[in-house]
Amino acid sequence: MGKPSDLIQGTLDLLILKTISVEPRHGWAIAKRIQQVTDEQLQVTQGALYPALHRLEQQGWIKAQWKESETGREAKFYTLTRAGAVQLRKELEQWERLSNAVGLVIRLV
Amino acid sequence: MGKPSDLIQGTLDLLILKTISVEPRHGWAIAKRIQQVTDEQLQVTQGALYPALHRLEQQGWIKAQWKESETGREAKFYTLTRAGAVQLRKELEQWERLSNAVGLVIRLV
DNA sequence: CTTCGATACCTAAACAGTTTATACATCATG
DNA sequence: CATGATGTATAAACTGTTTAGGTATCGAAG
Repeated sequence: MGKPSDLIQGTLDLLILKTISVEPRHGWAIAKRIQQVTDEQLQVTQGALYPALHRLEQQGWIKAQWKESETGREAKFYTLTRAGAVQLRKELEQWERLSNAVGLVIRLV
Repeated sequence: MGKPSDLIQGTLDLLILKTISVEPRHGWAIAKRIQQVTDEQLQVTQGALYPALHRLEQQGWIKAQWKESETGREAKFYTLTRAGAVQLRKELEQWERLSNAVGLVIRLV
């Protein structure tokens, strides 16, 4: 029945960039953090997460590094690059612009 | 270069339903209205518009009827059905929920 | 009288980003 | 020694968009 629709298409990059802008995190932790902050309202599935991380890395917006995680295991920690910070600003601005526009339609039609 | 990204993926159905909930409109007018209300920030291309209208009609959320437009030509006017009104409420709620969740990530990470 | 821009409909191929399903490995707990 | 949590990853299918075409009518301009 219906689709829970866990994400708004195209916002995942923004969510990831923003999440690691605070401090480097590994993929699993990024997903957990997003779910936690949104009180489980956004679900980041692995099938969306990892391709997104690779995409962002290829664009040069994030950088990976294997390190020991909180639990003592090896995990890939991602850091925001300088270009990534620029991109984050762009995506934030774009999100504000477009989501406000949707709000306009909802309110004034 | 780059993508202006005229729409947030998945919001078009909501935008259409909301737009015709005020009064029946034809496809062309729906697109124009959305662009006008958002000060051209949302662009509804025809390649997205018409498939969306047909999708919504198939779902039984909107109903088409040929009538004379403001310019004196025949145009397909779409009306919201009762099921469409229910769907609109659902989509509005979902949008609020998910866009707020994105806001949470942006603000608190 | 013909061309051009606006109005109005439509579709199809390509593309992007999901979902869903699957796989694998380690570690802690029962 | 099985199960659940942690952690990474990929592939097929699906959805919805962009991009690029196509048709037709009308009014205005040249």
